[in-house]
Amino acid sequence: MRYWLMKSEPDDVSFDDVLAAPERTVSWYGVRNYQARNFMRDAMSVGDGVLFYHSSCALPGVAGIAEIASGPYPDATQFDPASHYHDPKATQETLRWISVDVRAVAQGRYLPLSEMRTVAALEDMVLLKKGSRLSVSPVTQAEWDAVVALIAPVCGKGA
DNA sequence: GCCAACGTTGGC
DNA sequence: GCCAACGTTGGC
Repeated sequence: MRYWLMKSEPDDVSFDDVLAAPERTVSWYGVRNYQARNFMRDAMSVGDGVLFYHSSCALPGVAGIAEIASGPYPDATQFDPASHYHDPKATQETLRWISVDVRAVAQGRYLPLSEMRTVAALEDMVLLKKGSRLSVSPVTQAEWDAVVALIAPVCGKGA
């Protein structure tokens, strides 16, 4: 059991979108960074906790608690010439990119990035490191506990 | 829109 | 394998 932070642009897929999806589950597509991919492919397990983070928006921050709901499988957008995420170098035999399913578990108050920066227990988070751009990053148990305490999720597990 | 930081590409 | 150029990320 591990914990992760995963970034999504809410204009693309917001936490509310995941809550509204069938089974509260979406496919996490479009990761095009090898380090992030390797976390998804090699280190994630079904049931791992996910901090669902909104990036590239007016108020970036943690929007909810989710969990990993599948093992890795090929990201179909890499083969789709019409997709923004098309990768001409990916073939069925030598695929580069993978997806996992992510299921929404609980929602508390919105925790803005600006507030996270003021919390001592979070000061070593990968997310907060200068220049960090990883869209999928590991979260420690202590960081997870601190975030869950701050947002006080109201339903499901997540704690 | 700006810009710092980072990752990837490709010539050599 | 080096490294300059380029593209992308993402907060502000």
